[in-house]
Amino acid sequence: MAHQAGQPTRDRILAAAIDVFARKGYHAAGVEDIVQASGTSKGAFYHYFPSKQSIFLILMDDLAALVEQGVETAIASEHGAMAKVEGALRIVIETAAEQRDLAKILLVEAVGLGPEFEQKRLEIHSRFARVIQRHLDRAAHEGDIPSQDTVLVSQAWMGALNEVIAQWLVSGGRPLRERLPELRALLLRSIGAKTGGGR
Amino acid sequence: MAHQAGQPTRDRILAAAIDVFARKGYHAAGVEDIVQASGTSKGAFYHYFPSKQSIFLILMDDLAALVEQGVETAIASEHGAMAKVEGALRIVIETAAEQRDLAKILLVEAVGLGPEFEQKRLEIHSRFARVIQRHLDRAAHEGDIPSQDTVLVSQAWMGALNEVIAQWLVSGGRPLRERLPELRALLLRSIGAKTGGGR
DNA sequence: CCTGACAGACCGACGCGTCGGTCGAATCCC
DNA sequence: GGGATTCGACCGACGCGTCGGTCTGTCAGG
Repeated sequence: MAHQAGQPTRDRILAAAIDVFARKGYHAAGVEDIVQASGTSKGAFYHYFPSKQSIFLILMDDLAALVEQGVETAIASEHGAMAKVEGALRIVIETAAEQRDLAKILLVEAVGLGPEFEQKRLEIHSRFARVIQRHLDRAAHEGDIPSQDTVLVSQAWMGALNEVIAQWLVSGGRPLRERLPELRALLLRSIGAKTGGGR
Repeated sequence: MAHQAGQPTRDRILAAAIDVFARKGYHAAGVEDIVQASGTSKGAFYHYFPSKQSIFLILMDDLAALVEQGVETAIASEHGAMAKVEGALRIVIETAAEQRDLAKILLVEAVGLGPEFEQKRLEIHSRFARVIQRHLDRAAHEGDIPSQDTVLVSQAWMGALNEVIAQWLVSGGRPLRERLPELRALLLRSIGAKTGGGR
């Protein structure tokens, strides 16, 4: 048998890497761990990826793109800048809740790994921040919120989201979704949006 | 000569460790680096500290205590819950700006290092969060802000602060202090405080 | 002379990456 | 058609650098 579960080897390695990195973190995870988890071999690993570092970078890109895509499609079906902002918020929370591994890697394990990784992390962060920023600017233009430093706002929002999600990842606690309404209210208040009575 | 610069060896090692960890991060920093930077030896290092891990943990504790103490004294001289909150905010920002190494270690390098470190990090985070929370609760009780989930708020605030500071640490940009007013406005708005015209 | 602070050579484990090898499938030659 | 040959995906034992930690030695001071 060439492949198990019909998945090509490369994908199996990638999937295993997500699991292992999420569980043990970048440094504690050995290539050997990934190899074992994927049921392949060291040879296969280095056949598809030039290094441990590169597979992690690829993973960060892929996972970020996945979330980004989810956000974009969710946003597309909403009308009005503020509605789009709220939609994006919802998707981010939901995605994090459903795919903890993904969130763990992007928000926790990818931090403080040195310049190469930090660069990628900042790149991803600013991609997201720019989406938020764009719609905030639009909302300001439409008069839904006062005009303000949207760069700072998107940074602060990313940080707040990050922390709440990370805390939930580590300590567990109530389902993340239940915190959405209050978190949303908090964030919207922070930009001076008239909280539209909820629902 | 027993000591250089009059500082006892243990302190020299500690100081060097701060510098090295801040520059290279936990994993990239070798014990050898710290030894060299401190002008001491491996023997001295292991004479005072049982392991690399332990010195990092000690550092986290010390640095956190330093900030905490600064916050507490600053808070003591303010009257009224909201004033105390604003004071704490100011001190945190100023301390981060003045001691980048400290901030880098606490906010960036200490993330994702495994369970032992994560535990310490959470402990520190919740120490700070509890200070914020306590005064927010008091402010709510005094009627300055509506009552709300202050646990969530303090988490979100920590995250927002963290991100803004971390971003500044890495990418530089305008002095951190200049961002205080807007950041403060943002955070206060988020809890529904009437922004009291500042200063 | 003894203790404890310190020096620095050394050790051993660990983990990334390599490299010669296997094996099945596709292609070629008769 | 079928044996020979090529090719690339894949295997896994090993090499070798790195790095935390140890251990013996030295020396100053009491």
